[in-house]
Amino acid sequence: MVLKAARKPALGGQECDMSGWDGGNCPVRDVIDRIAGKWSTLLLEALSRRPYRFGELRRLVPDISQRMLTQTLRDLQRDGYVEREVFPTKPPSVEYRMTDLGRSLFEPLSKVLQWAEKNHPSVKAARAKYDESELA
Amino acid sequence: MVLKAARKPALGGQECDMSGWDGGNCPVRDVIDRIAGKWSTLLLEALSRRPYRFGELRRLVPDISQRMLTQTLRDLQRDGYVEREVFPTKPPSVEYRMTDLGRSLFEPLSKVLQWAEKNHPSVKAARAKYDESELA
DNA sequence: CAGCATCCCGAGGGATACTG
DNA sequence: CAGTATCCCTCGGGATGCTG
Repeated sequence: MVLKAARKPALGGQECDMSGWDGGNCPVRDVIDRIAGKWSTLLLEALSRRPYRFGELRRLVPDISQRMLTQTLRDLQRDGYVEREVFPTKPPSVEYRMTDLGRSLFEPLSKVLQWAEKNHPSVKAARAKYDESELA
Repeated sequence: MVLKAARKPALGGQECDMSGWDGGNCPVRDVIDRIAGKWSTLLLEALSRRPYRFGELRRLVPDISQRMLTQTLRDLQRDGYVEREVFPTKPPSVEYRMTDLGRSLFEPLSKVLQWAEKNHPSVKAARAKYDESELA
């Protein structure tokens, strides 16, 4: 199997300093790199509201492939942010719910997302200004 | 030139819903994707302390290549988080300093980094538990 | 010193088809 | 319904060498 491999750092990743944040092997990026994935924040945001089933999440985030949905959910589960519960119905249904750890992460994380939403215009303006002055 | 292209979304990226966060083209990920780069947070953290020169940043983050240092700084500058000032000395020196926008971003962002540092043990524990139960 | 240019690789991730 | 299994390709990013 290939998909199963809930991505581990592959190798390396020993460095990182964070200039006084901590003393070794950068725990910060070890955590950040996971939630920095393309879909992680979207799913965390959704699951912060209420539990969802697999298919519901697909419909909520229409642009995600089921491959990435499965993989991202497994990664989030592996890091302890999300719990998976299987209901032995026929056909089976699976529910994903956020854990306490997930909530405690999402609290500061949501602040960043709100910042992004609010300040998007400023960022776009900065980009436009930069690009303009660059094509001189 | 190839490096110059301060990365624009390439194309696509039209989707995103954020389930009620906003109405289109996902401004959230447009912002997040940038600061989710491998080195962005490290550099923002450094520059949140004080301005630095290029070489100083290299020494602060020894594992970054100058290619990535240049590119990440340009991206951060383009999005308005960082200012670049060139001193016409010989040889030239360049100083990077965080802008007000950068600081306002780093405020919530630093909370997430602190969370990551603090809760790294919990995450590692969750991973160990998951991996153990998986190789059954 | 502070970059730019080139070559190159691997992981992240998309599309599609199949299954219990 | 909730996944697995493959194929495939883009692009983030490392290594190296050259310049004003």
